Amino acid sequence: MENTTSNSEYLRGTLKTIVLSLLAENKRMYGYEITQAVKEQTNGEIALTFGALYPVLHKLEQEGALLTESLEVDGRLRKYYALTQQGAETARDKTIELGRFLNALQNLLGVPEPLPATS
Amino acid sequence: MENTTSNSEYLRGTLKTIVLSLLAENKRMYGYEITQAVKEQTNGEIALTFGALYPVLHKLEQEGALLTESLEVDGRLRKYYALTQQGAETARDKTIELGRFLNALQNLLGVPEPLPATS
DNA sequence: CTTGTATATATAAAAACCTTATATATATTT
DNA sequence: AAATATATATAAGGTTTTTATATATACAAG
Repeated sequence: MENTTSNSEYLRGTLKTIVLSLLAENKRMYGYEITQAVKEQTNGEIALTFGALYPVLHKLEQEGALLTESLEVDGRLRKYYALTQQGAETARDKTIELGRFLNALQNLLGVPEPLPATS
Repeated sequence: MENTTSNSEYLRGTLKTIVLSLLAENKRMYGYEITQAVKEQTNGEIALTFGALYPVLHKLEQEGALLTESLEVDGRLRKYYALTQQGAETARDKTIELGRFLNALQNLLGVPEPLPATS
C-alpha cells in the first residue's frame, strides 16, 4: 500500500552486485524470492522489477557465476540460483567495490567523514 | 597516479544527483571543476567523464534547474553553472532521496539485522 | 463461478544512460 | 617542439533498464 515511489533510478548499475550479494548470504534463491527479500530488507525503499532482474540472472548464469536448479513446488516451477565458486569470488569482490563506492558517495553528498585533527 | 580503476559502473543513475548536490554546496561551478572536485573529495574513487557530465549539465539546464554564465578566464572560455530556485529544490529532494537509497543499500549489502534465534 | 490477488518465470521493444572516440583551443612545462 | 593541463562539446555505439506483454497455478472474495 501507500508509496511505491521506489527510486529505481539509482538502481542502475548496482543490480548485479545486489543479486550476487544476496546469493552470497543465502546459498540459493529464486527470482521472485530475491525481489521480495530486497523489498523487505529495505522497507520498500528498493524494488526490483522482473524485467531487470531476470536478464541479470540469465547473464550471470551465462558468465558462470550462477548455477540453476529447477524444482516444482506447489505445482509451480521454481528456478533456484546459487553461486558457483567463481561466482562467490565475484560476489566478494563486487560487494567490497560497491561498499567503497557507497562510502565515497556518502562523503561527497553530505555526511562528512570524521576528519583527522588538523595539525 | 596509480589506480584509476574508478568503478564508474555504479555511477549510473547517480550522476545527476551528484551534480545537483555539488552545486547546492558551491553556488556555481564549471564542468571541469566538477570533475576535479568529485575526484578529490572521493580520493579518486569516483571519476566523472566529460562525455557523461556535459550531457547531464545541458539537460539540467534545459529542465530549468541550472543557469549558465560564460566568462573568459586566462584566454579560455569557462561556462559556469548555478542552481535556479527550482533547481535548488530539486537538489534538496534528490539528495535526500539518494541518501535514503544509499542507506537502504548499505543495510542490504553488509550490516545484517540481528537474526531471530533459529528454533 | 468468476474475478482479483499472490505466486512464479520469461521475453521483446523502446528508452535512457554511459563509454569511448573525437574535435577544438590556449597556457605552461619539459 | 612536444607534452601536459586546462576547458567545452558532440556523436556513435553498447549496455542496462523500463514498460508491456504472455503464460500458469492457487486461493480468497463476491
